[in-house]
Amino acid sequence: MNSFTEENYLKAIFHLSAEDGIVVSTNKISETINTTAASVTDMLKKLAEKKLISYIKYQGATLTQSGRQVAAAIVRKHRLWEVFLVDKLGFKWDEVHEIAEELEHINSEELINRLDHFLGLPSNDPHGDPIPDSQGNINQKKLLKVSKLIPGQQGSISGVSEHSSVFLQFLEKSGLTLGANLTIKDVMPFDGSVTLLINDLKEITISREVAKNILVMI
Amino acid sequence: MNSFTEENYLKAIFHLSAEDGIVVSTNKISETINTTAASVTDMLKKLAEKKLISYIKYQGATLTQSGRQVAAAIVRKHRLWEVFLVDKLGFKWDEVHEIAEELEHINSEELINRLDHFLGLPSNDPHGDPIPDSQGNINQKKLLKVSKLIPGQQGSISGVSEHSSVFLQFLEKSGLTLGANLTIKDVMPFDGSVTLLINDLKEITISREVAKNILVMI
DNA sequence: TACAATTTTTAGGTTAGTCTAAATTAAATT
DNA sequence: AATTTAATTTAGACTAACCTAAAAATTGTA
Repeated sequence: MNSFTEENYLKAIFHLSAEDGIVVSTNKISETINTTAASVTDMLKKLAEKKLISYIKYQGATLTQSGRQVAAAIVRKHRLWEVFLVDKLGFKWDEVHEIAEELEHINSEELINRLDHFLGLPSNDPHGDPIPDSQGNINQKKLLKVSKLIPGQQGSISGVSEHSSVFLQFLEKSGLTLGANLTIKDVMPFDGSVTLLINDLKEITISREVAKNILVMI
Repeated sequence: MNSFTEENYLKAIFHLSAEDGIVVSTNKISETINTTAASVTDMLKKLAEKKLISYIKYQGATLTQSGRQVAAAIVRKHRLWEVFLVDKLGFKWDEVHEIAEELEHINSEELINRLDHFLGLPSNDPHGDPIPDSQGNINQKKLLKVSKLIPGQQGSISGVSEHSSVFLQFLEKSGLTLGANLTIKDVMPFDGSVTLLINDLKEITISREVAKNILVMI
């Protein structure tokens, strides 16, 4: 069994390598997990010892097969609990991340598989993220950041890559909810702000930073 | 916020003082929590420092008002989650204790209150134990141990004071489930075994040890 | 009441996870 | 290529929670 803390490191590496390539740097981990680089180094040694990551000094870490499986299981639990919180308990999508951060560490396969069925075997969480299956496989539909689109392109919001309450509340307020159809009208060369049309109805301008965290399917 | 470990100590003191009076001894705690007496002493000092218990050297500990409130909140969570596991996910009553031991440490009042409503504001958990309300008050219906009854007395099973899987499975197998009506037929003077009639149908003899852990309402 | 047995505490040590500050390595810049 | 800057690791120390062994206090018993 891995500790709560070890699980959080594995999860961080999992998320970072999905985004940024394969090898994950000490500093990136320390930022996402909110510790010092020194602490991360210690933990990377420990995880490498347990064969959950491969680690090369001064380079960084990558998940091994078994590490990736452990990480995927945690992500699976996180996302299933989020569905539970929203669908069954009536929480809003911006309220569930923190609670799921705790629930994801509950240890019982039986529990998670029963929960999965109880929820109707959902394939995505309330933010559009895919839920890994019990083997740890993720149904990888390729999503694009809105910041990568050019004027004229269309897409429907299928996910977000930032789960903070403030961000999600802003999206909600602006009508940028899961499933909304977007048409890119303009991209400011100066700062990358994007002007777009939501559901052929409402025009809105968002910063590049916001655009980077909205994911669409085209 | 109290640590996972602190919460477990408070819960242990809570359960022990409910059963055995008010002052709880170091050794009793070390038995229920499965640590050494030395470790318990350390923790008692710490909890006393935090004003969650009052502690007198060589005597023992009692919960303060605030300690009792914290403990009751944990028990509330434990029991609500057990209801969830049985009623919503279809677990059996002997399968839920372990999982609830983990779930009880999840920190969110909002979550628990929503869960409470989702479950229909239950007043008892699957073992018949009363669920404290959000203020920490317990609806104390007085339950009697079957071992205290004498021939001729009747009662209906309303709770158990032992939650291990083996014990609960034995009860299940013997027809001693929540709600069953018992009539005491005989009590062996030699070893305290109790012969009783279940629902006016089936006669069975149980050991004194078993009888002590079945609670009835008369 | 005195001694033995039991319970509890103290003393000192361990491990996991964290930190700061200093040293080392790698990357970037001139 | 040499040097500066940035990233990373090492060294040493801290805290929470635990342990064993020895000392102290309490309880039980003769």
